[in-house]
Amino acid sequence: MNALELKQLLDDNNIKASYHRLQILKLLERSPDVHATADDIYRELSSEIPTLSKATIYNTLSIFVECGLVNELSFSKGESCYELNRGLHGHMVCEACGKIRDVKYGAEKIDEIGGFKVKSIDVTYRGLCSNCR
Amino acid sequence: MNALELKQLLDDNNIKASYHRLQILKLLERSPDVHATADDIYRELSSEIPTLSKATIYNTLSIFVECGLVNELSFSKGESCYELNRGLHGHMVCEACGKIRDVKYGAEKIDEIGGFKVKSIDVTYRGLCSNCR
DNA sequence: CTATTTGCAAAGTGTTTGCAATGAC
DNA sequence: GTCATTGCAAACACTTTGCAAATAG
Repeated sequence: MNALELKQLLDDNNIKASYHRLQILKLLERSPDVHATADDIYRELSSEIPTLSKATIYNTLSIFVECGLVNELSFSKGESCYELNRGLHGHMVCEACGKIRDVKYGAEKIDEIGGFKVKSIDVTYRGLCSNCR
Repeated sequence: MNALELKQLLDDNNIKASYHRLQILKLLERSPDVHATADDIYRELSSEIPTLSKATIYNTLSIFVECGLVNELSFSKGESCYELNRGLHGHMVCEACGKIRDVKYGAEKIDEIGGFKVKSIDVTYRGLCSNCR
């Protein structure tokens, strides 16, 4: 996605497209397998934007999450990961190296479970990746 | 489960059965739908054990998690929940009231996904419970 | 007596908040 | 000039750590 398309994506979600927001979005959009923490984003972008502050990153991410553009994932108690919302899929988390990969998820659409209205489903597989096992 | 059975459970896992540990285990065992935070445990038990410290709770929980007796769940970025390990099941988390309920999980045994060795599966449904919808 | 468990307080880590400075239009 | 965005530092919440006191066997 080029810069104009990224801007369009923000416009479509009624988010004013500032430089910082575009850079953060671009980073998350770069590959389907980006699952970045706030600190990852900070370290990656602060070479280019030396004045970048963590507060801005958290603020931006919560705006993106709020409108459904980005998913927030809590795999471990410490910190959250963020990924561009690309529809229903699961995650494999390697317990050894921490690497996270997307997994296609056999799309059983579930709307309701005994009166509970299902809005989203997270499936997480924990184990060992092919490198670590 | 009575006190003796709870002690046996700790013995079986080579954990010395101190009073504090038994009380924490008892609380988690009380009902299948206990998903307690460290703070929940602290508030519930400190009336009975006024000197109880959070450090002891965290220490005890990590011993239980370590040996597989208890599962640690990170639904939200803030804090973890703990539940007695009762085998494969999913969770429904109500986005309005925060209530967590167990969900039977159609037991597709998955051992491996493209080279990734699967050791555990977490399935979380987020949405609205019957009270809140 | 020895080894383990516990409690306290301090430190650590990730996140949020308040507010002034900056920047866009 | 007005309004939204940003950066800083302080505040926060949850968890972990170090160490001495208490306890168990």
